[in-house]
Amino acid sequence: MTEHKRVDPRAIRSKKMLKNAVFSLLADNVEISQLTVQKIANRAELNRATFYLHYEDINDLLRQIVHEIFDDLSMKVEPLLQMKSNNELEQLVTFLNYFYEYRKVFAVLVEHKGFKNHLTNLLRNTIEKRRTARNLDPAKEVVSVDIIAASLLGIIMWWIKDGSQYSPEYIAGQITLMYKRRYVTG
Amino acid sequence: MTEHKRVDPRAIRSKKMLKNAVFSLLADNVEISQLTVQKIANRAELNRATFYLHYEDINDLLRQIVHEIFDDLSMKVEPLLQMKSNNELEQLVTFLNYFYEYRKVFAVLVEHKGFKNHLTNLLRNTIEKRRTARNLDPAKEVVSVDIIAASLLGIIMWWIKDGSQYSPEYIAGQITLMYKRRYVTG
DNA sequence: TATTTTATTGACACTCTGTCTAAAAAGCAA
DNA sequence: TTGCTTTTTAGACAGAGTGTCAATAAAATA
Repeated sequence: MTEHKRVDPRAIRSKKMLKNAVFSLLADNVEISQLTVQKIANRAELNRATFYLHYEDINDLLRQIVHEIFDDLSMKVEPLLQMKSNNELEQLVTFLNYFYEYRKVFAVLVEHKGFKNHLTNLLRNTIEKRRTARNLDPAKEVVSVDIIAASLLGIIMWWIKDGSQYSPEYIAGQITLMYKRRYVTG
Repeated sequence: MTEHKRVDPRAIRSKKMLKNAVFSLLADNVEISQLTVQKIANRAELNRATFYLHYEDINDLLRQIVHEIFDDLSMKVEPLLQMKSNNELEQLVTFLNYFYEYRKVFAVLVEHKGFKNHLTNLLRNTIEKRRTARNLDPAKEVVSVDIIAASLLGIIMWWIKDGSQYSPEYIAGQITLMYKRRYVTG
């Protein structure tokens, strides 16, 4: 686990400053499409050349940021799947609360390519583990994981971007209701 | 209706050539983020300055393209809502078939900001009209239109981008099943 | 035909990219 | 501390793209 690749503290510091610069810029309502290496380096108070010592380009940096966030998120979600709860609504609320923490960063990062992939993977993984836990005959699961994941992705993305006034409890309730009700295509 | 602003045929021709150039570039697998005014003007065999006579920037051009497509789409969907069908699945298939026509263009244009807004509006509108047609007590509709629309948006976007091997019939079936089955959050 | 509108051309200053070299600064190890 | 290594900086570079402009050419219109 503990790889003893000693990394130069200057490199660690620079990478951290560049990442923080991105968050700082996004907090200032700079859109992702308007990010430039110049702006990031300036905000980080580092030379532009230093950026290129650590990242290929802006997408590379964003990719790593997104990756780290989802690593954290996955770790938090994991124990939720292990425990056998008889209150699925409560589990869902806890799940959504993790997204709620990140909602401001996510509202911007959602524009980045890798974001949707990571979120989809997380959802698919979660759905599959819950299906296994319920021990149901897979043949009886007529709705594909893809469809459920895509549906949840849509709801979460809307929630993050345009519906952040709603609580995780409300969203969890709506999701549960939607899948429970006999609701025919709109 | 027929506004008699006669538009110079050269302007019409140029705008059409610029739009076609975008489609041509997208067909050559040029990503939206890699579009430049230079490339578009070259492909259209027009001068770069001509571009700026008709559009503010690339986003302006894309906005108009998306707008026109959704105008067409809305017109096609309209009669579907008027008719009283007792086969909702069939209606849904017809609806999805319209998207299927556009799936290649949509798979790329979906990256553009305005696209999701237009699609969300179309879905919301459709859902609301069907609710009215069913003449149900609005108080009984516990799941908000926002949530349903977001969910459908997610499914359609996944379908267009990663699931285009599936037929409109299959997707319609999955959607219907999902909302009918008692399915609890994954 | 004469006039108006649109299109072209070449140029302008500007920003950003990615790469490079030489020199300065910081870390590391004996 | 001293010397070696790595990182950071500063400045420069060519290349590409942006948005605008003025003068000229071409096309449409009345």
